[in-house]
Order: sequence, then C-alpha cells, then structure tokens
Amino acid sequence: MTGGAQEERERRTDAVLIALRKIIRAVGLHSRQVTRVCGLTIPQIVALRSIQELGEVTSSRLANRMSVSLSTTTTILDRLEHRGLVERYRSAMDRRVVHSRLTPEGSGVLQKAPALLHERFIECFSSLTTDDQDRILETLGEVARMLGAEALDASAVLDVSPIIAPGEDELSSADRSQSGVQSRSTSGIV
Amino acid sequence: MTGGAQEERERRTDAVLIALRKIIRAVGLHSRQVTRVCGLTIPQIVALRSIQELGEVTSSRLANRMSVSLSTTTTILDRLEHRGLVERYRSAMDRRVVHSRLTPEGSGVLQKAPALLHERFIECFSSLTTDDQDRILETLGEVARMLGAEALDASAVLDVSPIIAPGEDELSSADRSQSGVQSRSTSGIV
DNA sequence: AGCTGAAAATTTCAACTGAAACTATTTCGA
DNA sequence: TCGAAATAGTTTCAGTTGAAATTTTCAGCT
Repeated sequence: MTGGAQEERERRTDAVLIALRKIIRAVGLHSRQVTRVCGLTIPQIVALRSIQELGEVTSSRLANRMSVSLSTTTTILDRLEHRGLVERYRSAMDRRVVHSRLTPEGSGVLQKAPALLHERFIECFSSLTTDDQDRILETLGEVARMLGAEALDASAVLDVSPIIAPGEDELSSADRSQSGVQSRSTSGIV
Repeated sequence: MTGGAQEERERRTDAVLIALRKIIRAVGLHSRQVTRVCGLTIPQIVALRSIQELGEVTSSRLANRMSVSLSTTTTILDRLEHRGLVERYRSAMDRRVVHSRLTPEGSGVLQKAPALLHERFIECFSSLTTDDQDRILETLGEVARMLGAEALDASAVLDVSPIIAPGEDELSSADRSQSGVQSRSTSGIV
C-alpha cells in the first residue's frame, strides 16, 4: 500500500504550487505599487534597464533577457515608445530587425525608478549570510530548472555567453548610431 | 569603500529577480500548454479544485485560498459558470455573500484535469529526498515571506487556521444545500 | 532573376491580474 | 428606527502574457 506516499507527494507538490502562487502574486502586487509611485510597471522598468545594459538591442535579445515572449516585448515597447522613453528603428543591415534605445527622457526616468523587488525583500535578503543567499539563489534556479524554464530559454545561448563579444550582437552602438537611424515603417516604427 | 559590496548586493538581488521571472514564465507557459490539452487554464483548475476541497464556498474564501484578488476570482468564476462547470448563488443568511459549488460537469472535468505543475517538475521533485523537498519548500516560503506575501494574506487567518472549525466557515454544506439556493440577481447570479 | 523557406517583428485574440469605483446588503450607534 | 460605516461582490479599466496568424525581409538554391 503506497497510497499514503502518493497522497503525501501530492500534498507536497501542492505546497510548492501554493508557495509559487504567493510569490507570483507578491511580485505582481509590488508592480502595482511601483506603478502608483513612478508611473511605470516592473516589466516596463525591466525593459528600460535591459535596454540600458544592452545598448541598442534587438527585440529578440530583449525578449530573452527579460524572460518573456517576443510579442510581449512588442507590446511593452509600444507603450514605452508611445511615452517617448524608447526609440525603435529598423536595422540598416537587416530590415527585419528592430533596435531599441533609450531616449534622454527614458534615461532620466530610469534613474528615478525604484528597486525591482520590494525594499523589504532587499533588506531581508541583504541581511542574510552569503551562504544563505547562495542557498536561496541555488534553490530558485533549481526550481526554475525543474519547471523547464530553460526549454524556451534560447537566451541561455544567445544572451549569457554569446559567441560574439558582449555588446557586439550584430551592431555596435558606434556604427548604428550614425548609419541606420532611418528605415521603413511598420506600425509606429520610423 | 563599500561600493563593491553595494554592487555585489545589487547583482545578487538581480539574480533573484531573474530566477523569479523564469519561474513565473515557466508556470505561465505550463498553463498555456494545459489549456491546449484540456481547455482549462491553471487558474481555472485551481479554482475548481479549491471549490471541490472547500465545498460550497464564498468568493472571498476562494480568493484567499487561490492567493488572488477578489476581482480576479469574480472573472474566473464568470467563465467557469458560463461554461456550466460552477454554480453561484447568494446566501440566504447574508445576501451579500455568494457561494460557489461544482456542477456535475465541473466534477467530471476536474477528474480529467492534468497536474497543476509540469509532469517533469513532479518527477524531479518526487525523486528528491524528503530533506531536499523540505529545503525547497522552506526556501520558497522564506522568499514568499520576504516578498511580503503575507501582508495581503488575511487568508492566513481566514483560511489556514480558522477559529471556526474547518468546513464551518459560516455555512455547512448540509444546511446551505437546502436553505439558500435561490436569491437575487446581480449579473448572472440566480 | 526568381522562388522557396526561414527569420524578425507585429497584430490579433483571449485570459489573468489587481486598483478603483460602484452596488447591494448588513451592522451598529444615536 | 434611521442613517452612517462596513462588508461582499461586481464592474470597469489598463497592463501583462503567449499562441497563432500575418507581414516583411533575407538567404539560399535553381
């Protein structure tokens, strides 16, 4: 009779789901709270920060960096562009690809943007020992892995260890800034 | 000069955020996949299961159990009711409160519903030692706590350890099933 | 050159999500 | 008893999310 073991296993995976849902909810609630304060959602801030880090970046790379689908990236960029925080333009090399870059307004807003996780979390987390922090990080990574988080994560290849040198995706901010700024239009893209 | 430590801290909390976003995405992707297979999303299945577990349950209790807001619960119940998987009716005791219960169709569908987490996760997780499972659960709970997941979680009081005996929220399935089935209408609620 | 298939991005669509405003009902105090 | 505050739910609204279909462009092949 392993019926009890089966039931116990189900109870445990249910507990995992409940914990995950609480985490997901907490992250979402923090996003609302941040929105009230600074007018941007967490995904929007993540997008701005990623663009800042990556320089002039394609939508695909941005999607990978953000762990989000390409279509989601498009809608987030739509809003950011509409507010004048981001500019999109087609690559001169390959007119299929669209690059995004921060506008001066975007950079300015970004400087005032709050932390991406609750202040409270950052405090608690920072007060832990390095070992405990590592334990948490490792466990989260383990859970992500078990959930199949790499399956869609071609970013692991494209983003983490690019064959091309970092910042050299297929454009450098140097050449792009002078060569390809004008292009065709699809929606609002110049 | 603690600039390096500050930077290191930021790097670590960023790593947490990235791990969380991957987890959130994996959970969402699994929901889409389940939808293709059985026509229900994960939140819908969670709702059905919660109703099954709790019996005839108020929307508020359901929201707490699901770790979701009341308005979200309303929209999920709307869809489930529209499909005939759930029935809602106002309480005769207090006409503000709305109870939900499974229809026979709802019970039937629920039996065929797949697991709430990836098969792969369940396999991996089950193959771990009990200690490792506990470690993961504990860490997830810790993260949820640090994210302030209990702040909104009045459910901890209402749901987990009610003063009233379990299953006795303010109705027992016994008295409710004969007394209060008919009531006023607000939207589609009889 | 022209055609076919792949690739990058967008659009469309439906679902989830919570804040805020609103409705209906109950409760409590004067 | 009457009116104000509280409570349970719903509605409205905007943002996120990804699948699927579509558009545009490129690369490779004949």
